This record gives sequence, C-alpha cells and structure tokens, in this order.
Amino acid sequence: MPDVFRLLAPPSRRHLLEALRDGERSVHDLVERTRMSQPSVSKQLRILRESGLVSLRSEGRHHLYSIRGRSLREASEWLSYYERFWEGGLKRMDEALQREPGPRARRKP
Amino acid sequence: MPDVFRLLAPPSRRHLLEALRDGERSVHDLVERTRMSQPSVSKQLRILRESGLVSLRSEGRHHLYSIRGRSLREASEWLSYYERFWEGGLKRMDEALQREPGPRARRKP
DNA sequence: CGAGCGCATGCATAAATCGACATATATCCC
DNA sequence: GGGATATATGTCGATTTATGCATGCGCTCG
Repeated sequence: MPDVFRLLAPPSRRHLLEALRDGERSVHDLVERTRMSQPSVSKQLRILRESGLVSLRSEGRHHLYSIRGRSLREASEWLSYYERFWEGGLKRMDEALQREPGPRARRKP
Repeated sequence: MPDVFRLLAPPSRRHLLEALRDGERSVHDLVERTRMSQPSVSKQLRILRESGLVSLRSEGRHHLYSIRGRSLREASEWLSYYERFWEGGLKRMDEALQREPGPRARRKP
C-alpha cells in the first residue's frame, strides 16, 4: 500500500506517466518529451519503478520503461467510491448509498 | 488546476474524505471517526474546502462538511487513461497500443 | 580498445508540509 | 451574562522531498 496518490502528487511524475501512455519509451525519449533534466527523469523513474507503477526492460544500453497498471488501479478504485458525488447531481445519492459500489469504468472527457 | 493528486496524497485528508462517504458530517464527528486531533481536522478541512473537494454548511455552531465531486472527477478522468493497462491483463494491451505508434528514433531539434 | 553515448547515483540545498500545542472566535444553554 | 461546547487559526519544529549539479558506470561502435 505504498500511497499511490503520494506518488502521483508531483506533476513531474505525472508527466512521465503521460509520456508513457502510448507505450514503451527510453529515458532519452522521456527527457525530450517532458523537458526535464535527465537526472531528474532517471530519479523519478526509479521511484515509479520501485513502487510498481512502471516496469523496466533493458535492451543493450537503452532502458525502456512502460506503464504497469496494478498500482494505478488502486487509486482508481478508491476514487470510484466518489463517482456518485458527480454523477447526476445530488438527488439520487441516497439510493446510491444503499449498494456497495465497486470499481466502475469511467468515461473520458 | 490545484493538483488534486497532491491534495489526496496525505492519508489524513483521504481519511476525512472516507469518513464523508456516507454523507454530511460535523467536525466533531470527523474527529471521532478519524482519531485525528480537532485542529488537524479543521486545518485539513479548510484545505479541502478551498480546493473545492468538500463544501461547508453552517448550522448554528455546527459546521457540516460534505463531499463535492467536481475535483475528484478530474483525478478519476486522468486515471481513466490508464485503464487499458490493467483491464483484462496484458493481452489486450497490444490492441490498445495499435492506434498510437510505439517509440521511434527521434532527432534533436 | 578507446571515445562517446545513455543512464544512474551521490550530495547538497531549498521548499513544502504535517502534526502538536496553545489560543482565539462563535454559538448555545441555563 | 457566563460557562460550556464547537470550530478555527497561529506558531513552531521536524520531517519529507524535489530538483540542480557533478560524477560514475556500462555498453557500443568505429
């Protein structure tokens, strides 16, 4: 239970995860995409990796990082308990409180 | 804008939001439920309120707080981009990755 | 096999907070 | 009014944490 929300708090780490949305990326790629310094990228990637949010695959001297959904899922599930607070206003809330809500698919903006 | 993830990072604030899941609560209630000190509760509630995560309704000397979903929704939407990384294991991932091409050699500007 | 590239790490600094404690403000009840 | 209850705020100390800069290390290719 290594607080996923704490890991996602700094924008720099979220930027890295955003840059990884469409697949594996090398550190060099991530530096260009995020405009962070290379040491910063490496350092944050290490934290993300040790927390299980990304995985690393080495190919020669290239380190390829990719997203690992498991931990992010925990955060998503935590938030799913609050969906009823933005879905359809307040009136149907009592009803929604009856059931035990599980993780649900969310819609994109 | 006001980094929702940063707001959710400290467990104390998440505990408060959890205690508010089933409706309006007074500060005193929240102190009992979370076993935090009263000043801490008030302070964190202020932060949550100024960030739009909870709303306040005063009734006499009682301050009743309740959840306001709007900002939480932002976080949930951000996470929704990563659903494909945990939905149905790894096999469906390749599919999701098809639309966006993988990492390729990049040139410096 | 040596130079250059890709990546990681160590250290120091600075900033952001979280919680504890004491205290201030406001409302209610007798 | 006065005391008790409910909540808010101010201050301080301690801890965590995020870069910036310099450097170390492994791999690859000419």
